Amino acid sequence: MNQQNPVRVRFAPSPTGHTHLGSGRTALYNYLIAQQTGGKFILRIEDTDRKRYVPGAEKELINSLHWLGIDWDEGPDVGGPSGPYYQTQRKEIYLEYAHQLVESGHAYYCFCTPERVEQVRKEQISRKENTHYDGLCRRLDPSEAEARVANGERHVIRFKVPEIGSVTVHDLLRGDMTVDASAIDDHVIVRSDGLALYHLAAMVDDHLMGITHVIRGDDWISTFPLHVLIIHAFGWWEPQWVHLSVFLKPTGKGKMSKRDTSQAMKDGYSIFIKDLEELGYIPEGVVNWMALMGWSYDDHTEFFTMQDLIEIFSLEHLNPSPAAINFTKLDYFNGLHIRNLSRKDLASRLAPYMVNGGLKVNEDILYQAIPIIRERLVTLDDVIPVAGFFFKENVSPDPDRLIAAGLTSAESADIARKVYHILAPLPLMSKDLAEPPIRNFMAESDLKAGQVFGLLREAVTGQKDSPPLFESMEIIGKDKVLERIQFAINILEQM
RNA sequence: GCCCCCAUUGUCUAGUGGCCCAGGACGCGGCCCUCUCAAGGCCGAAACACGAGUUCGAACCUCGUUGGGGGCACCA
Repeated sequence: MNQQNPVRVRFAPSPTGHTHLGSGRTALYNYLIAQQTGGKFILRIEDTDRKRYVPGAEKELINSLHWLGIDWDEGPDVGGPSGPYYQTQRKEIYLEYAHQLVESGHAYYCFCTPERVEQVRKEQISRKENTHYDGLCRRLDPSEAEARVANGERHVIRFKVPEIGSVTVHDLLRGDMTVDASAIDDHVIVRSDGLALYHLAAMVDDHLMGITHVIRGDDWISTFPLHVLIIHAFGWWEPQWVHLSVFLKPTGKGKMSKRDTSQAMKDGYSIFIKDLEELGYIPEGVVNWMALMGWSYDDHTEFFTMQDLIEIFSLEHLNPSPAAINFTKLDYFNGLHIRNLSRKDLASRLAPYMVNGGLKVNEDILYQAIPIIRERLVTLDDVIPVAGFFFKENVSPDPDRLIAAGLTSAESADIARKVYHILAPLPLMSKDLAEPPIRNFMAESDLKAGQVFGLLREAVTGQKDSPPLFESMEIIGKDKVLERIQFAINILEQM
């Protein structure tokens, strides 16, 4: 069942590092459900942690999302009715709501120093108890606390979790979860510098921004009950909650570590969206692949465009268990989508990779070559090894591979000369004109296809493997083909 | 240590008590096609973590065990 009513959803990353697969997928699902229901997708920057702030991270995030084809209706760069969309610019709002909680008895000022809190924690650990704030300031007389605040004493604001009872939260994927209130800490919601923490800020923002569905990472599941308690303390309606599972390393054993990340890079893969583009992946392939990690449609359909996904995506088919990243499947989807691109589109996407690879782009040749190189490309930068010979002035064949199987260099030179004389008189180097006489020659001389074609391929492309020979020669053109064969003859004769 | 989440082939998954001695996909092996390499087609090996229950009947429900993951911050 797809969502019927327009949703208001949000993607709320913190600019603390590179944008990775997990974030991309969370953003994607939010975007899909918004598009599908005709709702709104909001981008909100959760930059309340200045210590971990990474300059440039936000820019990268926006680029990565756009590259994937994900756009938002409201956000820092596009504005919108419920801005600002940076949490650091909403400091006063959070403070106001925090004071509201203090007044209603749902929060309290705490004057404990970080050192004391740490000390309490150490003692609890040594006694093998749960670590939690011991509630010293919770028992303070409110008017006394107010006086100390008025006096300028350094303080934080803590949320007052009920002492008894339990809280039941509901996640769309996992159903009800019930937690003892005693297991929830009196979490700090406003720092001593006056800036709110995520737990307060996100709940306030989601409420103010009219968020109907919170689709976020599974790492929030442990503080989920706290969040619900905060919402209840305000007397607000809860949104629908969906906690997406995390991605595991390719073996399925554990999360991606720094080491796994650099190992992936060595293998030509990456968990960072920005790298994927450099590595020659196309957004269509990445999106298709990403969507299918943790979500499925039915028993037999796997090829999806963004438009397909908007139509068929549904929260109900999300999988709560963590998924291992399968890069070889990304290769598969990327190839699939490359083959799905139009000739012109593919050509224009290939060009920049050719330039990067040091090739001079000839648009005409590139366009002609597309049909025979298309199914040989897994990533866009494969164009260099697969089709580089089309664009080079001359190639450097491997002398050893020039020698036809089972023959001597002199015999091979002889074959090359004969082929040259067959091709030279041709009005043009087309497959239809060139192939039949070469095949005749092979039959008459009792040579195998592998022998002649292998030699020719090496001579003309300088490669062991290549797209179909005659089609390739047709694109290279008669002059260049003959030139390259002559060059090969020279090599063979000197051996 | 405590709390929470998760558990079908190597991996992504279908499966919501009989349709399942488990279906699809990637990867892997083989064959076909073929001038090489791909792409494509066909075939194959490969899984319900374990143990108790409930039931006429369990991959599916319950409990326990084990394994994996996340959290226990004035991080998000």
